[in-house]
Amino acid sequence: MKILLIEDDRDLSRLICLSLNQAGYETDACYTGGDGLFYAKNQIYDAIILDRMLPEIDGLTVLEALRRQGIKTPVILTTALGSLHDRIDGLDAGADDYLVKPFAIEELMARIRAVTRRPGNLHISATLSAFGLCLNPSQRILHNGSDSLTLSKKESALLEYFMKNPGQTLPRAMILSYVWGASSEVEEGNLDNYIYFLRRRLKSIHAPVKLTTIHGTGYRLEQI
Amino acid sequence: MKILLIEDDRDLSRLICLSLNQAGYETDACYTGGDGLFYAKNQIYDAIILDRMLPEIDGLTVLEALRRQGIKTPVILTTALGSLHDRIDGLDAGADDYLVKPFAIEELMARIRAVTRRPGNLHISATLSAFGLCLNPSQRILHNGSDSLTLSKKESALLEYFMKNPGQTLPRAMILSYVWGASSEVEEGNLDNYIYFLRRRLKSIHAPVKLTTIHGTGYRLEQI
DNA sequence: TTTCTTTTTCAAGATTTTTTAGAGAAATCT
DNA sequence: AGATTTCTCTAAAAAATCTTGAAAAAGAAA
Repeated sequence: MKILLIEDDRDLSRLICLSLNQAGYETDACYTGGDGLFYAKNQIYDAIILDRMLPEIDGLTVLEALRRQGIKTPVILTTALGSLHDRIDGLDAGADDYLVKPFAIEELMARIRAVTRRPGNLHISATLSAFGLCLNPSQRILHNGSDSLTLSKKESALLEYFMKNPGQTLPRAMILSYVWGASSEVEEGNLDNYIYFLRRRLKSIHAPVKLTTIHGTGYRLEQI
Repeated sequence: MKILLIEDDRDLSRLICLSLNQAGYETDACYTGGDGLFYAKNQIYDAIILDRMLPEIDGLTVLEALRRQGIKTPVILTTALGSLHDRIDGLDAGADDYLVKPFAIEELMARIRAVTRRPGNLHISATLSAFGLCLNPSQRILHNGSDSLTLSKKESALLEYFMKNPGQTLPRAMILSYVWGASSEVEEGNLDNYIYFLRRRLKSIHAPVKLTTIHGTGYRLEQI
């Protein structure tokens, strides 16, 4: 298990690191929002502990940037700000949990356990495959035995969700929240559009699958 | 989105229910651990709000029982006990979040949003079966060994009611209220229509069942 | 900057689902 | 039997939801 700690208070950081290591986690620590963003983008973590008040880029901005880029790693926000609206803002920005300083290290540990326990955070193996179709989400290359092509970010995220749940009916709201983020405000119709794009792509490489419309509910990836 | 609220303080329960409904969630409320466990096992929820101190069975026991049975619905534990070790115990028992009373309803709402946001909580395959027929109401897929097809929403809701009560005579009024809601104003004839649709569907996959008319009363699902 | 790609918005037309309506068949009642 | 009520099945209007394509906006690359 690997944790990213973004905390500018060096003493606190050292203390948390120690506890994490003792509990058997591998830990990367950094001290600024910029560094944190860099690490989070370039490595896979099981959880991120993010201080809200950071030099350079503030914690909430880091969080929003991560979520916008489709990085769904669980984030525990820590902060000295404890007002109700700070907490609500933090959670709505995409945090999984919110801990007000000063906190007990043990509680942080328990919350990390809770947050990493959740299903659906399984690390993406390099490539996803379903129905004889292969997708590499990080390079966004889709291939099918003979043919292959490169998808755009959104196309790839969308197909990724379908390939993680092959044969399942995925409700529109879930798809939207997976691809565009829970609190995004894109028009519903954008999804239909990307379904259309993806269908064209799939057809162009003669993929042996189809996206079936479940009228009034969502879509489903099926073998032809 | 459907939420289960297990809280024995009736006033608080009513208040939370109100807020949830206002926010567009469907809510089931119950007041004892036993009832809660029953609901949680027999229906699919997007999140459960669970009070820790309950009559009969205590909240933590309910939570542990659920997790032991493989039910992974996100649980937010609420409680008057705020000590560090209470919180840690709660999280380690399988709670996704822990909220100490008194809390602001808005914070509860934010935490519900946070907890239901994570995809991978797709509640899959709660299938109904009767007379060798299988229906997955959330995916609306009906199958019968070899053949299968996707039903429309109303068709599925109707068949769902029959399959939950196989062999029982269901009065027209009950069916109407189950499928269209108690206070709906659809024409009676609509039901006859959907019975016809459903019969056609069942025939098309050679389902080994029939919908028998109980003249002047209602219908009944029977094995052929 | 300009150019190209990706993402988003918009809207007309197509499709599916839901609802309403009604003629004839079947059952029930007097 | 005849009258009445209740159901089946067909048709078609109304409503909801999708598809397709085009074009604007935003972002990335040259």
